[in-house]
Amino acid sequence: MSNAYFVQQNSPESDHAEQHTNFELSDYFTFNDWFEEEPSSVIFESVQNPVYRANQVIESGGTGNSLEVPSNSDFENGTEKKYIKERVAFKTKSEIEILDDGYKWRKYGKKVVKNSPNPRNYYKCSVEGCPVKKRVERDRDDPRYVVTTYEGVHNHQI
DNA sequence: CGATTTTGACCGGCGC
DNA sequence: GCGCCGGTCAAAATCG
Repeated sequence: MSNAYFVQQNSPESDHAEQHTNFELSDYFTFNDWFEEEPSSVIFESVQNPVYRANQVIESGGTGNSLEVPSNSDFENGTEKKYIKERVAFKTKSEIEILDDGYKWRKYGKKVVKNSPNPRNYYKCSVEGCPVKKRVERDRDDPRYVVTTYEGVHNHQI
């Protein structure tokens, strides 16, 4: 299974937001092999404050919230390690790639990857003990976009 | 002066 | 094995 692209237009926050969230999450968990394939991601395209929404998605996924969240006990036959982490990727139309999402990040790596002229940057949440990482890179064939991939669930508040 | 960035080294998985 | 590839480490530099 390859990537799925969700295009979010310039919709206002309010009533579209919830519907949109449900749509995101249900499709998000439709991918059975979502964790196994690379790139494993659901990509949202948004023009406004998408990173903040990304964190909302991750956190509601972690707390259940009427979703089928894959828990570790669901995958106990040797493959559980692949299911521990959660990933969400956002494709953002932005000139800037350092978007403030309310968390503090420490950069720990940079890599140029094959098939892309643009480097990929690696960040880790700087809160002690928090396992969340993210990577930020420009879209390969549409440099107006920035792809931000979150991995893990924050174990603390903002 | 502590925290963060930079950047090449290092490392592990995988295909050949 | 070996080398490529993506991810991480860590020491030095830089920042605030």
